[in-house]
Amino acid sequence: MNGKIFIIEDEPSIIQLVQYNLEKEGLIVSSATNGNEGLKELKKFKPNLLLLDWMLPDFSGIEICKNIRKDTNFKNLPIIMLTAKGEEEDKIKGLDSGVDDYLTKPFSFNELFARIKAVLRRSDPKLVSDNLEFEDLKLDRNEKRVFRNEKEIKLGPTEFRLLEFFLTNPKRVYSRDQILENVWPNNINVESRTIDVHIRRLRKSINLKDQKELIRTVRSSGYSLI
Amino acid sequence: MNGKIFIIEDEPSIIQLVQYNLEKEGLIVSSATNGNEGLKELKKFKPNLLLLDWMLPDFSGIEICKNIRKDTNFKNLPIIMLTAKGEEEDKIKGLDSGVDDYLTKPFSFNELFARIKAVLRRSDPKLVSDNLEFEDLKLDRNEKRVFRNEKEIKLGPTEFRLLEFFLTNPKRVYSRDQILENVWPNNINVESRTIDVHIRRLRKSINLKDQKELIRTVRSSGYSLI
DNA sequence: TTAGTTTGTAACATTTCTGTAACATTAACT
DNA sequence: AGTTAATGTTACAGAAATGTTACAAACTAA
Repeated sequence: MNGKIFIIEDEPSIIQLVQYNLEKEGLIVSSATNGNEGLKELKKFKPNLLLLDWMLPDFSGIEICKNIRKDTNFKNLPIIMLTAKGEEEDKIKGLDSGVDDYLTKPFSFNELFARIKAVLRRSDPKLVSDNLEFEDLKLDRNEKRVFRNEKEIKLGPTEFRLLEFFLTNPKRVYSRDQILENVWPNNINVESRTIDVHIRRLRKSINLKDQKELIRTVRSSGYSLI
Repeated sequence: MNGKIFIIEDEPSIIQLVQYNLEKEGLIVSSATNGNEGLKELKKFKPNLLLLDWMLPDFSGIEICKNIRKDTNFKNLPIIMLTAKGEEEDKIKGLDSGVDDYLTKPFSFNELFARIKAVLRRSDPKLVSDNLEFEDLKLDRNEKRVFRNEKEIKLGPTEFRLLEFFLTNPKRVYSRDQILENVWPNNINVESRTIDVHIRRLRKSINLKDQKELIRTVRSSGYSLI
């Protein structure tokens, strides 16, 4: 998982627990314990998602929510509202005010994480890194497997990383320099032509007989998925 | 999971989160927010395990701990101490005072749950009934036995822990570092190649003649069950 | 203690991967 | 068409990762 998450919540222990667990998942987390501070920090931090407590010392979550939506920069910022038990009837109001999802306290981290993933997947699919998919290609990062049309394809380590890299942003054209930086271990120097050879190998592996070519060559620019 | 768990902790939100998650796992949970109340309730509730905060409003966890040990009924009550960050040096004292394990805040619920299971497994194995299965493999944690196709397989201690670890998340690829961290006792340093040898031993043990290979090697990444 | 396990490591064997060079082909441009 | 630069393709030697075996030290149970 990638991305930045901002939390506005007045209970420090909740922040602590959530932050700890989210960071373990590779996310960047920042927080505030009241609405005023929160709105200020938000602009600096530029998160990909906001966790917002319903009841704050200064403002209610719904007020903050409306406030945020006024700012064009955050018009589409996904928000998950945290509500305490017994505020059930307010849920609808919450959703009306432009919240993407809500969660009732107490919640387990797994529940929260699942919601975050779901919301982020909608708003910014790149960030959710579980499995990568494109057309009939599927790449499972946990199991380190690749499938084309449900059929498993065996790839060498570099081929795997290469495909993984392309899949984070399919269709986008990457220069050889960019590929080098992102796919090869740091500070390793290889000839630029080496990439061509690996592309060739990857092509050979993923293009089973008479299937559509998946890697496009953009002459003098680089390669991309297509 | 069965059994009763008592929590003495002054932070209500922590109690709430822990209690919620433990109950989801089938445990019976009760709690107190200070030492006095806690000691009283304890006697009525008769838990199988106690979660004890290090810093309480009235007593320190260590005082409570000593107090409990005086009572013959609770002489052997397993205790897991919850300490805040930066109280590292106190850990030893904590263990001396008859605590079975400790956990530093903030912690993830999964960490806590793993500790609870580990401690309960020692003190009262009946309560922990989690056996692991995958394909035709069965691993009995209580009796420390492993079966393939109903036929028992004898494993050495490290082989057992290794297999146990893989079974918690079969199919997932684990790096040698992850394996090291999770299978070897803390702070023990062994060569990374040592893992390969243990994998080999495990393979030899669980792959009875001409049975399907169960451990997959993922070059440059690690191993997984398959 | 003693005999039998278990463990970590080193050493060697085997497999798989990687980078490069050399040559072939294609695309772009005049 | 001819020229040039970029990319495709192939083969191969060395590198790197993993498999395998043996052994001495540490540990256990009797």
